[in-house]
Amino acid sequence: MSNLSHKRAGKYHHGDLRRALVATAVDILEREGETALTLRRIARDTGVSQAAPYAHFASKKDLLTAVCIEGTVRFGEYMKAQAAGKQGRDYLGGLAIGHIKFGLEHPAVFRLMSTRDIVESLDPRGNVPEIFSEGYQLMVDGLTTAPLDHFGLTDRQLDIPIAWGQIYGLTNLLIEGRVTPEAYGFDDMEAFIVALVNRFIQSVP
Amino acid sequence: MSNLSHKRAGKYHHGDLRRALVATAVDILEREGETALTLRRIARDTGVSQAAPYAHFASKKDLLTAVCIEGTVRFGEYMKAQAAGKQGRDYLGGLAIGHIKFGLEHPAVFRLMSTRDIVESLDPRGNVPEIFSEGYQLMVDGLTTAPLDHFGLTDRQLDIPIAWGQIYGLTNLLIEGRVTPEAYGFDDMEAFIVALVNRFIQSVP
DNA sequence: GCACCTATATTAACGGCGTTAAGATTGGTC
DNA sequence: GACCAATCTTAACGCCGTTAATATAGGTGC
Repeated sequence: MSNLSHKRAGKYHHGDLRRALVATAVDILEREGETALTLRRIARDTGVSQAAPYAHFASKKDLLTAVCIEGTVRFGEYMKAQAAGKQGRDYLGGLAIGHIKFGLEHPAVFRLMSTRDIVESLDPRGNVPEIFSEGYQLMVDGLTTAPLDHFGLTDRQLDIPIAWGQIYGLTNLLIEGRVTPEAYGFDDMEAFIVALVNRFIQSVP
Repeated sequence: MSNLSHKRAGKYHHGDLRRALVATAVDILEREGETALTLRRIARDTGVSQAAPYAHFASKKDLLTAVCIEGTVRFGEYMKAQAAGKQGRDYLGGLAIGHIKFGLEHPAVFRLMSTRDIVESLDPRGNVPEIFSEGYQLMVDGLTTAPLDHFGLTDRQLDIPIAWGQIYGLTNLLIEGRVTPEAYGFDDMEAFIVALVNRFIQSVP
């Protein structure tokens, strides 16, 4: 999640400023969190004047939206990688582990991705899922391909928000530190995550 | 969640400015969201100078922390009210419904309550649960008093973060509009929430 | 009743922020 | 080689959080 050297080479025209700004923004976000993520700072770190971003983004919000999309793509790839080669409910478990671990490794990006007013600007018509499908459709697919026949068929549809909510909630609780491995008798985060996800998978048999 | 008329009566000394500032902050948060919640605006709306809050709060963050605590107290009361009179797993369901509905009715306050760097300042030693117990201990109590014997006893402890994560996640997904009643064949939010919570309770038999 | 102390409030100022306007520079096109 | 549109710079605006210096008032002891 880190790309160094977005510094321009002294040229008046940068060449690929749009991408460079997003990369710098991600870096700042990863290193120092959202409070440090000012538009002037992004421009400064990219080696460009304060107003330069406005040639590529209409507002700070628009730049953050681009960061948001970039993060969502990486999020999807990360989940896919964690679930690769697994089948059935284990595939779902892999996605869940990927979801949680990505959140813990990139908390600021993850939080930004979950911020509503940014998400809103992605699509004025409110069609969020289509843009975020790169990441979240995976979870839905994992659910629908997993053997869910133990549940009554009437509830079948509800399994999607239930499972999504479960993993999304755990991710957030862990990120915010409201739930810790130590508080539940686990030595390290990894083991705790695995136990939680196993418990989650058991409830989706 | 709304208290009008925190305007002072022309006196140089306000009398109860601390509480008035928190009340104004909650109002702004409810009406216009977090972006509108500036310290100067809070002071202005309370009828006081921009620097007046600094006699009662060391920083904006400290004021927001007070808002956070205020919100958490109301959150606990709201959940308790929704669960009142119910027993066993229905009590837990009541808490869950209260949790979700409070989030939907007071999204900005709820989000603020979930923001880590504010939560951190509540207690430098990181002992978050003690301060938030007013709200969240209820959920834990509901879980431990609910009949959970269908689960293996080894997993018993894990039921707490699992259930908490479930409800917390659903609340957030609904607040952010990522999950909607319509998308799952429900006419109104109320019925959708009830169905989700019932589904949740079934998995905690 | 009064003096004093402290808490509380005010005004003015600082630097940083997002954003805009006006102008400079450049690469591409005919 | 001239022009145009895109890109970038500098300068400025108002708002922000915060601080310093100052004014006001309530409470206490006499």
